[in-house]
Amino acid sequence: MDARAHVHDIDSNSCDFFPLTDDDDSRASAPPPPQKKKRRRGRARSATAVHVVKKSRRLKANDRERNRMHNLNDALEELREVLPALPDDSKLTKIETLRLAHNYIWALSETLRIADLTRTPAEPWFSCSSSSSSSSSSPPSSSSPAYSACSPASPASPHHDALFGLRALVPGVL
DNA sequence: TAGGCCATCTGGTCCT
DNA sequence: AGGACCAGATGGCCTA
Repeated sequence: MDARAHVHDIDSNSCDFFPLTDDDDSRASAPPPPQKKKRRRGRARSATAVHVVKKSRRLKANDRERNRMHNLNDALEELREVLPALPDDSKLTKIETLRLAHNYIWALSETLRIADLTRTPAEPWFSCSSSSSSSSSSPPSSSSPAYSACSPASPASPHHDALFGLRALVPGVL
């Protein structure tokens, strides 16, 4: 990651110090109306115990959620690595990564499809003529990708750089 | 300084 | 019951 991640790591570490207060608990939800102080009756101790248990569960859930998001980000990072590198070496944002991946897959599928069309029927070196071009394997439909206005109206050749379909994907980047 | 991006927390919902 | 997943809220950092 980058400096941002580092900063947020610090944040997450601070979380481990148990910074939550009762006020923090209601941070994301609608703050309850200021309530009068109620005298605790009986059961106060168990109420506290319940509170502790709840807080403990919450912290565990936070930890799981953090790990889940880290896993998601790791997967996203792996995806970035297999995508064509950007010329300016800038890091793709999450949404850009997903959209670029979408278009990249689409462009590769188109390349295969066009190559298959131009190949002589006598020499199918793999069985994509009947099945893969049918809807069974259903690559991204041959229409242009949803996230892009890119419509390769004039793909130069089957061997044309597969990136032709990507250029309009991340505006101003490719 | 505003806006974009991000990590984290949180409560709700669904699933096992 | 507990975990996974999700979406909203919040606050920090960075850049134009």
